[in-house]
Amino acid sequence: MGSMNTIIPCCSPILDEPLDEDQSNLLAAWFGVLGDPTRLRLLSLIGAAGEACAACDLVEPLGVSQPTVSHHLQVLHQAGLVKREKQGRWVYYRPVAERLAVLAAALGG
Amino acid sequence: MGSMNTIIPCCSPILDEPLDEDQSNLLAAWFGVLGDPTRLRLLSLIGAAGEACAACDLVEPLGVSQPTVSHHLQVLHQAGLVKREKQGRWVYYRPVAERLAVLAAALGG
DNA sequence: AAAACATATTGACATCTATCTATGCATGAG
DNA sequence: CTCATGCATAGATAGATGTCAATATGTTTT
Repeated sequence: MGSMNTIIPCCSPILDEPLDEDQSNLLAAWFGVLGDPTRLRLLSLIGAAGEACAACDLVEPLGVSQPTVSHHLQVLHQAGLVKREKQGRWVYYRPVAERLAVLAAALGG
Repeated sequence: MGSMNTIIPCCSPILDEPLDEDQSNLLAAWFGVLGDPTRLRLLSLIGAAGEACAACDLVEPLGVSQPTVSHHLQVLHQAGLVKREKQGRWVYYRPVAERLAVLAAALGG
């Protein structure tokens, strides 16, 4: 997901004009990341908390294994939907609201 | 996808408060539908045209087979993202902007 | 009735994905 | 230094998904 780390508006609203192939690939990749319940809950937990550390705050409420949480956080991070900051033994995650705003804009929001 | 046909706001913005399991399942199903490039282009073509018929307008520009288009239109329809209207031999599709608005709202847009 | 056409369905197949267990790699505590 | 701990990686596996060719269904036209 190479260039997903610079926050730029991607596309005009989906319903306004036809997406070209690149745009649809990019958008679909982002929406695909949101297309998993566990990932959505994860993102939502991080967002509501403002900041969350992986095992401390996220493993137990989701009821999935630690590697699974780690994997989903990776996916969210590579999509630019969360920021990570390593502090000693822990890794803290924060939401990237601008990225969600780009997607909301593509949906006409 | 049972109750996806009544347009109601689903959830408060993802980042505002933790999603429960039902909400995350519902939202993930919708985002999952958007998580495919072909489907996004399809939706975008329908939206830009205002109205489109399946084979007439949608098969050729996508470069995929007719059954594939038919399948994706089915998925979009079941998710409540497009409306269909059969007119004789053709089936016309229209976007359902309200559904997209619900998703945009969930993203904080 | 027959042929042509738009769309849907079926069945098959390759690929992707979510998940787990087991293990590795750091980092902080004693 | 050694041990416990937080997190990541590797490998395996079951299930979902996108796609196509072939075929069926239904509708209009001739």
